[in-house]
Amino acid sequence: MALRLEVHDDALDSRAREVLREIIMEHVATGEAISSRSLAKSGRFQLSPASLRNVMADLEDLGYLQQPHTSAGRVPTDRGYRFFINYLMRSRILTQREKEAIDDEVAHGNEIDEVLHLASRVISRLSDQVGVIFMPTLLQFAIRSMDFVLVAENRIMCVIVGTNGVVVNKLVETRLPFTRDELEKISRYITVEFSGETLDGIRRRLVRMTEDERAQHDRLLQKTIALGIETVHDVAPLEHELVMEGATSILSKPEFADAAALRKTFLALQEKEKLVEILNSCLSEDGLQILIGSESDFTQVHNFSIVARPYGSSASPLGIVGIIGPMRMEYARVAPLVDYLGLALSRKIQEKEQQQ
Amino acid sequence: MALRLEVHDDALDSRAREVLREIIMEHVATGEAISSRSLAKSGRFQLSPASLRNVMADLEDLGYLQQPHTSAGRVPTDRGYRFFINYLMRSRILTQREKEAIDDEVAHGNEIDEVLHLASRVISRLSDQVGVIFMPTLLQFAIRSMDFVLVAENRIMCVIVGTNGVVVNKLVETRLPFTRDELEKISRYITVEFSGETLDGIRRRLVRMTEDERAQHDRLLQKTIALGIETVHDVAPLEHELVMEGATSILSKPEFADAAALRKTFLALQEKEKLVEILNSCLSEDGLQILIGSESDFTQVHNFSIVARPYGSSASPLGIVGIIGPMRMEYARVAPLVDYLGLALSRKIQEKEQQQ
DNA sequence: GGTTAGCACTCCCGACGTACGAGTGCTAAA
DNA sequence: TTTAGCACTCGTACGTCGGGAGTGCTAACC
Repeated sequence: MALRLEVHDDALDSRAREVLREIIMEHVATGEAISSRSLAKSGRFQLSPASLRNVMADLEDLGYLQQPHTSAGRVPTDRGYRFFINYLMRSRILTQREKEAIDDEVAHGNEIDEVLHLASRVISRLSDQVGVIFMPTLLQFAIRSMDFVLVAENRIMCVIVGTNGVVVNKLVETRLPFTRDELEKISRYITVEFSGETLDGIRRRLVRMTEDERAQHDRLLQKTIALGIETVHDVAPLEHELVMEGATSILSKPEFADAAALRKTFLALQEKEKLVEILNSCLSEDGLQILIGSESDFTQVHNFSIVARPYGSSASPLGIVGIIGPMRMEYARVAPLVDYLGLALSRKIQEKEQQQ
Repeated sequence: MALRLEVHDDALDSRAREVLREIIMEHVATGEAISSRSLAKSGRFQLSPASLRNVMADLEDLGYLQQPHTSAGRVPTDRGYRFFINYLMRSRILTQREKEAIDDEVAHGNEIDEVLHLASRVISRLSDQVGVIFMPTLLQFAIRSMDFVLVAENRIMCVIVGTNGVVVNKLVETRLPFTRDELEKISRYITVEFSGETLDGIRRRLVRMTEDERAQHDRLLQKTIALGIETVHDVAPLEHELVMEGATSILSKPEFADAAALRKTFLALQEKEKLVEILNSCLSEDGLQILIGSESDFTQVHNFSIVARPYGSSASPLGIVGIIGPMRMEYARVAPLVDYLGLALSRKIQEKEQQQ
């Protein structure tokens, strides 16, 4: 689990807080190190550069700022951003356009798969970061129906519908040949018999049924069990899906101006296991979560932040939606975007559940 | 259509040809400009640097070589590569390992979709370039069956199987509600009635049937027609699929050492329409095709080559498989890889057709 | 006539020194 | 407590310079 840097509200007087906020906002906007002089010129403080330097030196002692090198303004640290987010940030209110863009995109998709892709794309576009959507294993969720369609004698397309509206298709190669008639009967039987159970539960019951007395004599039941087990076995590996869009958006960010940084970044984004692990850990808490730089041990290069939020019902979250970007990002703008998208997705999914 | 640079065999004596070959092979191996001196030192010619310079100057006059600047060695031009590929290249014979890697990967997949992804990945890995696989519209191919599965009252999962083994799933939102029974009947009817026709043909016949006298009275037939039309309408936009893997492999290539080149490249790879257009044009000819640099007008930056080949039966190719990489690549190694993968895919697909 | 040694010429590239600007920390005065 | 002044540190841009790599050309050589 990511370790949140502990920062305390009380160590700073209100002037220092304002200075920190101003530095962070300015740095986020420009990407440059902020000097005492430029702060003074901003006019937001009635202080000379020298006084501001004193404040800044204090902030540096507390670990909220740092200097890239001796004579180059100051830049926020992880701790600095953390403090900013916890105590100083004023989230921007979304514009009507942004809300509409998200709503439209979410409303547009049919299959859950499509919705997730669209959502990932829209959040990437609006935030200008890499959009990530994560959907964990289907194994834990109850199914509503399970249908089998003949593709060839021993190749069966299986369509599983979860109670949460997720639809999964999987082509299964079977040892035994099946006919269209058989498949229809099997589909009905399995759907009636197992509706409401989880895949895992189904598998266990099927295995138990192998020993059932009836199964010894009923040929169709035998085939049903065989097909059921093969299917669940095949579907189970589709444990999770990670949708990532807009990786090219980081190309234009100044922190990745040199080729080495770009290279590292792309390779890091490639490492999906790590990312899955981190996102998974976000599932346990609800509400918006912001992981800053080294807080999540994503990549060797620690300058990444993740803004994420679970979606689905709060009782049983379905997955995670969020963005990944450089530590220097407009949290005040990105956070409400991610939050709103999460809400929209949750709503969409609840609609689906009720529809059925 | 890409314009192949015309190059002639007869303009060069055998010594010049050997020099050109050596320069290209050396340049491909090292990425550096080749000087007369290093050529002489290679020992492959019993000539002094001065003599080699004369030959190289001739090759430059003919447009096969060029100098990046006055006092750097020489580098092949598009024409140079073209000549090399047409007349000088000796394709490497694949190792057993490479063949096995390809065969394994292709044998491994079930659904055509999965196979294409695996194929794209394996060719990317083996060639260390960006793997591309293109599958054109389904509209032109005959279907074998069309089944409908109930997801919710008015959300139907449609499973279409093509005679070529392609399986397409599409969730359709219908205006009318359907029951499981109805869908079974409709599936049977449509499969029996329309098997062997193309989607486009089916659509036209369905539209004509709307006016059919029987359709006025038979309620189920009405619903069948409505569902059929909605489905075909929804599936048609899935015109083609472009699978691309291994974009990160270009990260390590020296020609993309600077950030600007990387940026351009990624953005170029993003432009899928262009790529689809180019690949589409490859469909008309069969056998391996190599497009060098400016021959295909892919991207503003002309230093890309495409090595591609249709797959499927030669009478009716199903799609294109290939790789994209910098102009400087080991054609002698990549070409047979792509060719072999194309063969393997074609074989796999023919197997599937016969299986059914 | 082809081949080669020699030489002048061009150009790239890295090293070096310098000047400059930006920013800081500290001290002392207001 | 604030601020002006000043010395100090770095990073960067720039210009110069020499070395190295490679070429083209010419003239001599086989």
